[in-house]
Amino acid sequence: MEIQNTELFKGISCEECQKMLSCFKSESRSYTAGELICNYADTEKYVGIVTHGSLNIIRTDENGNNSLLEHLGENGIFGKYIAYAAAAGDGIYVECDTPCEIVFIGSEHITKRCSNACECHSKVVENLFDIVTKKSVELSRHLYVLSSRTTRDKLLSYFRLMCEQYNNTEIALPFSTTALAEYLCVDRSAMTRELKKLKSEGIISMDKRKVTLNEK
Amino acid sequence: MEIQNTELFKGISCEECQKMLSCFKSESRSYTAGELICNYADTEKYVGIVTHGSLNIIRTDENGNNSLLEHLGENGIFGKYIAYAAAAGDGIYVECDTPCEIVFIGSEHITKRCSNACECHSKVVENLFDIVTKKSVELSRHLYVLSSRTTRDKLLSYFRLMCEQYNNTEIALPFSTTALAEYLCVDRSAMTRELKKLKSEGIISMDKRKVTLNEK
DNA sequence: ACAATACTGTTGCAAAAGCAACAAACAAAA
DNA sequence: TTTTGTTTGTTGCTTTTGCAACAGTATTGT
Repeated sequence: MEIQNTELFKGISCEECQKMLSCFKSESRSYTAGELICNYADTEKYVGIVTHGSLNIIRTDENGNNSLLEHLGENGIFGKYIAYAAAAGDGIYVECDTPCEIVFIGSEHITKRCSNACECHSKVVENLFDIVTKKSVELSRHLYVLSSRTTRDKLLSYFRLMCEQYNNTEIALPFSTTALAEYLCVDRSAMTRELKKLKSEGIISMDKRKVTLNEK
Repeated sequence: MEIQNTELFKGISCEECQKMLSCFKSESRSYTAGELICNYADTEKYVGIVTHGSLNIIRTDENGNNSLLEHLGENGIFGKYIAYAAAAGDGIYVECDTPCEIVFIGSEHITKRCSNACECHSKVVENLFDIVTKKSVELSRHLYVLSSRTTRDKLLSYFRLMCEQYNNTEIALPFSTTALAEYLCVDRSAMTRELKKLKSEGIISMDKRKVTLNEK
């Protein structure tokens, strides 16, 4: 995707866009599937914005359990300034999912207005507002799912949210069932057990990554 | 707090501030402890910003379990536009914690620039950016805590985050232990049991709502 | 000062979840 | 095409969690 077509630079002309990018001293980098983009602890001074592809933000706790904190697609944003600030000891990693391109911008450029003639700075802040708002909505959806006590209710909360979002009783999981277990922060085998129950009770149907909710 | 001293109107003069408030057709309301501020489902078209006191955002699931999704203090923001959009069926409520004052602003005023002479609109968007960013950080912290598999690890993750944030080994819980259980989305009795274990193992000490982490 | 309400601590029991380990299916790479 | 690695399904066993119920302690409002 061309940089001026990203949500971040929406409404800004091509020339102005280039001017800002150099003013911001931003850097763009590409990654291949599975590649480690960075350790979250290192994102102190910049934010990364996904202009292409997707990535995962993963926590590995002291017991070796992986949790999928976020799955960011195009226009997703990450960095300690935006989320997981002071996220204690254990490791949070940013990992490339599908081949992706990331624009890195020093966070000081976002907060402080630059001395150069960047009239469109406030337009960028407006765009960033939308991007961060979407992140906040996504985080709260995840939180909502995790607030369910049991694995069964986590699954149902997740499926219901997805169905509501796409206004359909059938949804396609955006990731593997292994990753789903990590997103729900539960044991994979226990989750599979629960999925089997839900299927046998006729509440859901599954075919590969297609899930149908048969409620109501 | 005077409205022009809130984070939302930071950097905007008193007169301009009043002009904007009427331009935004914003409304301010006060609530007493325990009072229901609104049902989250009703926040489709506006955002609420806490200018004084604190509130809780609570989910009650189909089994009657309460989860404390968020505890918002001054400059906290809520509304479907910002978080929990399409949060499925079950009830999310906004409830006054300590007596509070909320400014309600129609969300269309945030996204669209008004036709009136509100030059400081982009300043407000910049301020909102900071407010939403803080919310996003808070949500991700909560998510981080909930990503721990066991009650024990949830407690420890939470304590460690708090200690890191206040740069101290002793912290004061911002709410009751009952509310803590709801924040961690676990059973209160099971949590109490686990707290007892942590105390007997010497990992933590507790005195009322003061918790000391004795690690390392 | 009293009543009403909320919070805390406790326990036995049942249900759910986590763990470990393995086999089968699938996908990607050599 | 074979090999390698990842994903999925499964199951016994153990531990943790949730639930229900109750009593004692704070706290709040009248």
